[in-house]
Amino acid sequence: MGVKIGELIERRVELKLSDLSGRKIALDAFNAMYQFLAKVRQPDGTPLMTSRGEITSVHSGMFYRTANLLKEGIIPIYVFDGEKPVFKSRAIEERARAREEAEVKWKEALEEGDIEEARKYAQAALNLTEEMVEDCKTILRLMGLPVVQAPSEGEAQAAYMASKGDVWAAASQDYDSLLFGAPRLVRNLAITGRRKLPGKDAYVDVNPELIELEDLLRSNGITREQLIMIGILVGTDYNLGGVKGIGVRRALELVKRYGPEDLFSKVPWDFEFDPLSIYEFFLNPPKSDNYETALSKPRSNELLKFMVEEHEFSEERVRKVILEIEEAYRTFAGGGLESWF
DNA sequence: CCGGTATA
DNA sequence: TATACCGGG
Repeated sequence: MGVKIGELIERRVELKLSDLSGRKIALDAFNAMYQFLAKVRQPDGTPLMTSRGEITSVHSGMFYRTANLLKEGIIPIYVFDGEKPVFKSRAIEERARAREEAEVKWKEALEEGDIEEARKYAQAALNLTEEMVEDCKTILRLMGLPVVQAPSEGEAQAAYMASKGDVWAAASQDYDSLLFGAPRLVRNLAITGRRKLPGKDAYVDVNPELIELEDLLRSNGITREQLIMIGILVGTDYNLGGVKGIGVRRALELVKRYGPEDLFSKVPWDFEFDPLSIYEFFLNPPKSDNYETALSKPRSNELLKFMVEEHEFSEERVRKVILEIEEAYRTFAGGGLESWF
């Protein structure tokens, strides 16, 4: 979901994947995994599964996309969520309830034979399991990539790594990393440039885009502190829906007139957690300096075994992708691209 | 989502 | 060469 500040962004620099070649990018791993779980499905919403009924949509997305990024010379550094912040509990409960409802409606739509409806609810019923998360970490390690464990929110950790310059940018579909202080955010970091419009039977071209924090702040005449306040007014993962009756327009005026204490005391607040503590969290979230961004080597045989024997991927396809991964390591790791190491 | 093949 | 369509697990 994420913070709803999209309207504030005037400049979105369209990128080609090759523009990112040779760069390290910190990816919000949970964001990516949820996307795979939602999108890697049959038309009626049934996910990819092994013969034992274990969902493999996430494995498929993680494996093929990551290989593609490597092929482009991009070094993906996946950052995994750690402990959930206490004030996320309400949002987590609400989403769990929404998922259960969606699951029921999915089954109903399937029985009625309404494929479009079924898919819609199937995508809302997704449930990322601990096992899927661990499997993704395994796939990445076997590809020779580092796995970064955030103490709390992955986006916060990714933003921190970008602000230190250990990676060039943070990548996510959500805008939260900007509030967490990422100087650069890359959205739509994927290969396929076409995306189905929800509901309609139409497609649009979607390319990777770059959003620069400095740009966003300057064009709106605000500081990061004020951006965080706007986020809290219009709604974040910690206060879904935001303050009633306040959209980005009014929020922008308000933050230019009041500091955080004044602002939050004037505004009707019906969430259980104090807005100031949410503000402090965005400003200075838990983060770790104890992480690795260096590549090791792909462990091709183990990777092949893991994908084919444990998750029933086609041996022919996996072998082909692994050859491409090895070639990427040879090409870029030896080819004078500093940032690979 | 991604890969591969059909189609033109 | 570009786009449509389908199967993957």
